[in-house]
Amino acid sequence: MSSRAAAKTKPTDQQADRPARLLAWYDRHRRRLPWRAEAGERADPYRVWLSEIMLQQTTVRAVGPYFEKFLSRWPDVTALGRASLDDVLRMWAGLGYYSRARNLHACAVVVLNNHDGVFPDTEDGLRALPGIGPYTAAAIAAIAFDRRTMPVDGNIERVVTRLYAIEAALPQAKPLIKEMAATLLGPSRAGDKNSRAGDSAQALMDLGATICTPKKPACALCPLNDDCAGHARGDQETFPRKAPKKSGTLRRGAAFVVTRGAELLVRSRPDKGLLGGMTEVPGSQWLAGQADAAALAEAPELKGVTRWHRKSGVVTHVFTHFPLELVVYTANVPPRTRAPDGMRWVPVATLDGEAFPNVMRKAIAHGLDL
DNA sequence: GAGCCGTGGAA
DNA sequence: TTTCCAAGGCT
Repeated sequence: MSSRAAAKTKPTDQQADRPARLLAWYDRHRRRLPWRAEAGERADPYRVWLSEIMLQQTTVRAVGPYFEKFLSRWPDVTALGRASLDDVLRMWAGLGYYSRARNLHACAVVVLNNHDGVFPDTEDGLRALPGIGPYTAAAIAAIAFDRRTMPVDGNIERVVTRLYAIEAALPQAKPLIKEMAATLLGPSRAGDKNSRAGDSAQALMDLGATICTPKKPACALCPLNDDCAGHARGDQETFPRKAPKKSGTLRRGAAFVVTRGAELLVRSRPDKGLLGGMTEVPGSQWLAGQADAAALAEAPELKGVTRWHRKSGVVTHVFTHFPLELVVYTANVPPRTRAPDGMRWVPVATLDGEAFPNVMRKAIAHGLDL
């Protein structure tokens, strides 16, 4: 009898077997990652938390060096809780989604001050912390504390919607996906714990990252291929279904790269919103439908600046919800020229250590011909 | 619920 | 070149 026929006659057995097949696959093919414990060992909650925050909407490759830098400088949550937000933002610069860095620091402070430096070991307790939403709470609870819960990230959404050929589109399908994902947890043993829930979750993530990929999934290598509804239909790549998204309107603005010898004029952005708390060079507003030259009216007022030099070309950058074009104006002012209110001079030699988002690094490089 | 919030790599 | 998207959370 073929496995296909078996699946038809005994679908219940086939599905009941999935958690075990998934874990067997994981034991053979799991990825070795810096924040992961060795097989059978309990993971360090601090490392799990730090990695989960960094991995939100960010690739494993991009996170690697940042994770090592943070762990080396702040080995535990107590050390991180005692660090300054500015130091954390500087260390985070370049990784994107900067509210994560602010919430990371805020979370460490709460754990240090309100939880004696020990992470809560329940999903609800974790969920209450800054920067920890439904996914991250479930992931930490399962991976670090072996709570029997299945986090649902982009990988698991993809695997599950293919496995069950779920037609409903995201984000409406999330509750259904969560429900179906939980069927891939192994049976509970000893109540809430010792179910290998963390391994089940990481198995699904690894499967999504290495086999059940967004494009051209390697179904032949998948431990669940013989009862995957998407694979049986042949349209597995079309899952998950999602509503089309709209691209933003182009915005334009100006950046002012002002040097005083070997120093650069900078300021800090407001704490919240786009690039919140990060460092920038002075600039105009970024507006849709604005002509390049109009932004010059918003140049900082500096004694000694008789005229601005407009660099040829534009700096382009694409944010999640809009593309941006910046024109760059430069000026060099005499020694001891005062920085305008709210601005400061920093040595060009130490720019790498500043909390510049990438768009600012581009603008500065353009202005300084780096 | 839908919009906001970065960056870099792959196709 | 353009598009997609990668271990989401906040408002």
